[in-house]
Amino acid sequence: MPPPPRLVQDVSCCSGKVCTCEDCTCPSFLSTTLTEATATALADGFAALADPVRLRLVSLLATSPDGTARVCDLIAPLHKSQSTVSHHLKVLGAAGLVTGRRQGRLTEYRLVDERLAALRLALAEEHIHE
Amino acid sequence: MPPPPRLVQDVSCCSGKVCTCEDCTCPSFLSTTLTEATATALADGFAALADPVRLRLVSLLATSPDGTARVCDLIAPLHKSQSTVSHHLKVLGAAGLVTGRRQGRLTEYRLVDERLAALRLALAEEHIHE
DNA sequence: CTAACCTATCGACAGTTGTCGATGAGAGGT
DNA sequence: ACCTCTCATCGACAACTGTCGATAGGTTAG
Repeated sequence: MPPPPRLVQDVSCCSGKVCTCEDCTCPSFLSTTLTEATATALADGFAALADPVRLRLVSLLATSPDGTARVCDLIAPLHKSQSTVSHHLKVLGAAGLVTGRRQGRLTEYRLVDERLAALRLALAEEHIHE
Repeated sequence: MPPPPRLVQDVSCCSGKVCTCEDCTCPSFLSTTLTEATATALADGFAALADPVRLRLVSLLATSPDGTARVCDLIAPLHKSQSTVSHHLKVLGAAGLVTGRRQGRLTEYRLVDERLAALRLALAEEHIHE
């Protein structure tokens, strides 16, 4: 005899958001089940953090005195080639976690705090709207 | 003329922890730079969340009435094969995010809240020790 | 014991990713 | 103009990952 099926909600028709306010970008997936689309968007964010080098990149940016850093200053601490560092910054940029601004022949990168906060909020059990 | 090098700390000799208490498992990498080892450990956690299917798995577990779910109940909502669901649960388990307990011929999975909280804390700007 | 059932593992395969050296593209200094 | 410096992109390659069907391992019902 097969076991009685349990009620696990099908998420295909769920908004995936806790807040219903129109521009809420920080759904907590711990209190409401996720849409496939929302899950993919969130997964992209976590994927950007799923690499030690990128994590240390974020860390270096966060602890930099003025919150910025240039590519040439990040190569030595990371012990990676210039093209690799550039690549990781591009990945972080595509995920919206950093932005780069050309300053002469240098490029200054800076963290996007809101994006990081959004990912943190997604991991929060209770959704607290800021 | 090369630009004056900026002080970006080398992290190779840093503990990577904000708290110095011995069993602190929740370093925030936004206030202290990460060791390579700590970065790798954290990256493994985020890698487990870097997939839409696993994110929805976590979501389903979190929103389940009693906090648990069995594999057979997760197949339909995820629209994935049984082996795929099993695989993802294994990945989440390896990352310490879920635990499975054999109940007869079924296996009941449950979230590990502390692990999820640790990842969230790592994303916090200020490390608040609980 | 046997059949039905649930879950884990295996093998395979396509797709993605991290890494590097080489090259290209701008921007300044001389 | 030319050279130098910084950064982005390209091409290549090995390693990893998500997915499935098939199979194996346990467990319960009859």
